[in-house]
Amino acid sequence: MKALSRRQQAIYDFIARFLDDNDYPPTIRDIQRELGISSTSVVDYNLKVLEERAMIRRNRNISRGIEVLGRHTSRRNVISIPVIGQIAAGLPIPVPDDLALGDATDMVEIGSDIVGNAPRDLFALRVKGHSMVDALINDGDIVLLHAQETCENGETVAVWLKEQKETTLKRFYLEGDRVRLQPANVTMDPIYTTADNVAIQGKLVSVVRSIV
Amino acid sequence: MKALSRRQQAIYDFIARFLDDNDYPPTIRDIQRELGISSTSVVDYNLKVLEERAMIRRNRNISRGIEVLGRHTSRRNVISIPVIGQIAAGLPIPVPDDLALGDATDMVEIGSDIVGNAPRDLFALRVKGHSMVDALINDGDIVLLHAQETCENGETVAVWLKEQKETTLKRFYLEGDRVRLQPANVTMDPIYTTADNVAIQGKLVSVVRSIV
DNA sequence: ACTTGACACGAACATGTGTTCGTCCCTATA
DNA sequence: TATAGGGACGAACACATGTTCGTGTCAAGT
Repeated sequence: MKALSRRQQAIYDFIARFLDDNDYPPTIRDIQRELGISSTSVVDYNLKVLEERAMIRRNRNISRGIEVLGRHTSRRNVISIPVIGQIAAGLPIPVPDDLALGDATDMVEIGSDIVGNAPRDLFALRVKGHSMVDALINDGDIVLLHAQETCENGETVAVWLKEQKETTLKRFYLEGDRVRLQPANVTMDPIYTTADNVAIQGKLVSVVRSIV
Repeated sequence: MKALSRRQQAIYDFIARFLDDNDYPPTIRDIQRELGISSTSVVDYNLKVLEERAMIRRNRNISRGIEVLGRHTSRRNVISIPVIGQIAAGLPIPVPDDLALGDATDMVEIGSDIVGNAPRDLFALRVKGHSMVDALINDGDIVLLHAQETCENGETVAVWLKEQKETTLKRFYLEGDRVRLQPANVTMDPIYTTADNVAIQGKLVSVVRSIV
């Protein structure tokens, strides 16, 4: 396949740049003006070329109907998850009551391929302290949880131990009438307790660490 | 502040939904048609109300110039990073040669607040094996690296040990004429080697773990 | 020289779209 | 009852924007 002409490349780059700045696509005349092209028909012509090469999609007769393919078709696959509080060994997990929109002070954006196919009922907590290093989770990490009060055996869940008044993140196994909470670190011993002492707060979906 | 009327809420919701589906904002007449409103002026009127309440921004005289505030203004803060290969103890890191656009088989989307202020020269590798558990990094994790061949003392970097033919992820300290590579796990001993034996491949920026 | 194809021009043309205006229908309030 | 304000109508109006068409240029083949 022949390479794109300089002008075609410039047009493509401009559209991408424009999209980063504006939230809506450029018009043909925006492109024309920016690149100093003398006629809209020239832009139209080159846009058609770009479309044939599947680099963009055009929606006919719709103003600003240019979509950039290739790069992150974006938005669709990205989920915003509210960081509603902290998780620490000695504190109960804040309940994701009204995780409506925007009322969380902080948000985490992440691709949906990371968090799986459950965009709903997700919330995030910032880890405080080193109580979960055995689960390879560090102080300052952000854990993404799926709000649920039950789970399958073997899943890693955030549980509140009523008696000990303690939050912990462990693999959950129901064994007869007792519960085994298995640390991720295989060299550490599991905790055994009764089923009515544990309150499952959510299932671990993802961990995100940001290095300063 | 008074609540939004049912119609205003519907308009706001529709714009958000439209944006999810189309990559470009709706026109006033799109809104009119969808909600069965008889006149464009009604839409205009309600749009003005929404704008006064800072729920949207309108760009005057620009077609489809509606921007939804509040929710993830999206795109802007999200970065797509190519996963260009694997990182394992015994393998050299694949060089991010042509991390152009889209030629990577896999991409990771993540908010720019997580990866810091360096959107460029970022690449990602999937961790293979348990050689980095001491850095709280598990098998299957994705590490985000900033491509660079030098670093400051104390930064965590991916280095290739030429002599040992081995990749490792450690804190880097240049001490006189030798290099100390300090595992994140404080209970483990550091590695000492000569400066010309280490080739810095990139600086650790973030770690993302996806639980099945 | 002749043809062909990739590109570029410029000028209309036809809609797409935002804006404005006068009017009307309610409900709450004085 | 009179009045004011939120909200809705419908019809223009004006310009923003996509589309089309006839021409021109230039380099590569033939």
